[in-house]
Amino acid sequence: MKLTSKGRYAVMALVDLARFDNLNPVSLRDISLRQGISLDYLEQIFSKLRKKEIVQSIRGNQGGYILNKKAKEIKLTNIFDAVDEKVKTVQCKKESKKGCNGKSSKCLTHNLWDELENHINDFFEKKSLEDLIQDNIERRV
Amino acid sequence: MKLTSKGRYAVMALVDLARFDNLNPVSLRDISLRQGISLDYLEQIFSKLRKKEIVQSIRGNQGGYILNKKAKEIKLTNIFDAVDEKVKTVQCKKESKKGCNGKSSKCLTHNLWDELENHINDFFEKKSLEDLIQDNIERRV
DNA sequence: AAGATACTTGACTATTTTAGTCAGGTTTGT
DNA sequence: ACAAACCTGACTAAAATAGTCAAGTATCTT
Repeated sequence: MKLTSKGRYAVMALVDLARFDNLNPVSLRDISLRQGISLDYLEQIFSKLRKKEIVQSIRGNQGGYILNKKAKEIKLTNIFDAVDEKVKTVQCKKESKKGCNGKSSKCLTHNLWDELENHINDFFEKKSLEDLIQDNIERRV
Repeated sequence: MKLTSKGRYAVMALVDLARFDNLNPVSLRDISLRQGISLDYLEQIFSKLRKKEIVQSIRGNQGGYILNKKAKEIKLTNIFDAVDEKVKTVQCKKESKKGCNGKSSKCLTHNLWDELENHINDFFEKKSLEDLIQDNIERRV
């Protein structure tokens, strides 16, 4: 059970972005250099973030990205959702193999995975981008 | 972020085993049939469970496996640990790339992943095999 | 003692996912 | 015009996953 780097990078990049997002847009190139993430990969990630309206792009020279919402309103859930980083514990929906169809008959541990999913999603739903920035500032002092 | 089927199968098989583990050992063949898991794969999994002393094997005709501890004492943590299903959120230990060495300088989101790991592990540590069996009995009624 | 059942081990492999790269754009400020 | 920076889609190497396969060994039952 592991987090993919796409999800991690998305969060890292957004924290970086949020910290420098005062007035001017932040270029992916800067984020790439500061965070050590491939520029091409960042572009893929930001394309998705833009489609979900988490960031806004500003094209042209001196362009870049800015947050589209307040840091407080951007939850980890939103970020992960945007980059398709989903919490999947089990998929017994399609094939009702061995009787698990999610309704009448469930596999022995169906409830467990549901619980786990909720447990993790709770965590993501509570954490906002602002929390993360705050955490960084505090540690820096 | 997803759970691998090895971890899922291990838990499913153990719940199945525990339910039938009255006096006689349970054969992998039976578990395979009931849970729809490949026998060969189960063997791989149980080999690991045995090494970690979660189950005990009884060879020969009418042989099989029995729990090596009380269901109450077997936590999900133990099971996942046995089959190498680890919760990995980030690995910035080896390469101190971009200054994250886990000590003096951490990447922007290092603490977040640590928190997440703890959050998930807490869940696994609290759930015992007995809890799962109990849950199944209750739903069955 | 024979045979069947069932555990044991290790090597092998197809498929899928991940983590990018690469190439070629388009937009817009100066 | 030109350069910075966004934008898009196709491609791919490497790793992980989810098994399969083959060849055992141990022990119970008869």
